[in-house]
Amino acid sequence: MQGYDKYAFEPFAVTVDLAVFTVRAGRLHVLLVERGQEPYAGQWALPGGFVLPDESAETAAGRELAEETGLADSTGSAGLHLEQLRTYSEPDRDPRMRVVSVAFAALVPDPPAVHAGSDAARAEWLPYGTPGPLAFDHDRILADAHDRVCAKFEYTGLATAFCPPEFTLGELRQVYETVWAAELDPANFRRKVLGTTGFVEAIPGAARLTGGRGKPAALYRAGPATSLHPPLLRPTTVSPEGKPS
Amino acid sequence: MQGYDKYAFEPFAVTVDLAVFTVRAGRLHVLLVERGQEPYAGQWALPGGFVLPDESAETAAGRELAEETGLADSTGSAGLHLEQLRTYSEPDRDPRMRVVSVAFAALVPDPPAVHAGSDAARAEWLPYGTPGPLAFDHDRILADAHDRVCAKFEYTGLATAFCPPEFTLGELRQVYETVWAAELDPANFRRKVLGTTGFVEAIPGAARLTGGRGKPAALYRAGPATSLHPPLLRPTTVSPEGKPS
DNA sequence: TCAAAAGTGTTACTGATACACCCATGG
DNA sequence: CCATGGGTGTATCAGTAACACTTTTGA
Repeated sequence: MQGYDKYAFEPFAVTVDLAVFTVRAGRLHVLLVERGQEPYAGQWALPGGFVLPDESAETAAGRELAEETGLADSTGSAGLHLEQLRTYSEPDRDPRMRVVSVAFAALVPDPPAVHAGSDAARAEWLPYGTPGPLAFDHDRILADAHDRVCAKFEYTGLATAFCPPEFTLGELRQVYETVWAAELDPANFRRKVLGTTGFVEAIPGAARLTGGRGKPAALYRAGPATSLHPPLLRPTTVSPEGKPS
Repeated sequence: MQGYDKYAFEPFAVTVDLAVFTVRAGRLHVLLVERGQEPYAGQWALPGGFVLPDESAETAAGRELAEETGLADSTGSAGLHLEQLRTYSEPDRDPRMRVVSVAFAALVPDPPAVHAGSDAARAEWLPYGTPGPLAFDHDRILADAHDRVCAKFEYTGLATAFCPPEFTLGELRQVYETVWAAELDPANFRRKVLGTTGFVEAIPGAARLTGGRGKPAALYRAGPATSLHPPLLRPTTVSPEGKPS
């Protein structure tokens, strides 16, 4: 940071790219946009855009998320999560010019109708893993985002960001099962969640029929806890030689 | 990422900032440089510099680290760790111009003599937490880096990056105790480390006197494991309401 | 012979897993 | 009355914490 020279640096474009996840019909979905022009015309890409002169990357990401989904920003408010992932800066990641992209992961509850964004050609929720190769280095960004979300499910209450304001423990469990692609014991899951203070809060008298069959389930709200002690570990997915981050 | 217009974006300067840690004499130290000019002239700052036109942020960080410490780059080679932290992009973080900085955390073994860098006014290892407020938002970057390193010590074999190529378990334990600012039971520490396959590898016949007193200790090398199962948890530092990341 | 640090053993406790079992509802 | 999912109880097991104990060195 010594010796600033206004002309010593190459001008970079700085963008944000968003990996926006939701759980719909028991499957993990990602919000993607179809590119209308070269390069990668016709291919799917992550939504994103330029960081404006008076914005931080976080502000730009919140704005883009709102434009694409119609959801309010709010990095902390009711069910909605936006988190910086990392920055991708390989010199050749965009063939046209030097673009440094700050990637974000976002988690939203199910049914935000795809609100055709201001500049988006076509935006759609697609099941995670289904579309072929994405544009640019977006396959890698998406994979990194997925890893991060999976990992954070273990030691944070992040899963509630995928749920509506009021949810049953069965619904919360299905979110975990969907994201982790694993089966969890309902009894033990219940105990762990309820045994962690601040993870969820019971809604006194309420109960919800769970789609016909079965006993009506009690309703819960997301609690104030951000980190879970002890963590909620996923079953056998843990490899003794897995990568750390 | 739709509608690129070469002139629609504000030119940003992109820099890297490095939080370089080492453990020396039982204390955690950080490499800092003294600023020679305004703003923040005379204050300490994190080392860093511009990302050059043909570099990724990772390459630039490795180059800066080598310039400041004289150590080779090598994100994976023997004892030396360089990892992207996150990106800081508040519009007013540098009063002169728009600068987006990609921050990195680096861990190096003890005695790299401070190699006065090409542009560094004065670089010094200072105990973590001692210097007053740093320039720019570097206090926050340094705190974020420290949090990250502490957390990664729990579930990765990262601590060996602070050790020389051959080390005793007592030395490795002191690294943990220094970084966590906590005391660990030598017996249990030993069992956990040796019980985790791939964390450390015994060097057959070797032993080292541990500075006079005590039984000579067996020597070990860093093993190939990057993630630890089960994790090595720090004692009572865990707060039930701590922040996640 | 004493202090210090390495290294071994043992016990008590906590949390996870697995599974059996009861409850309430719709078909 | 049966299938389905909510909810409770409980035995077993693995991993941790705490601490007693032996070994080997320098002073």
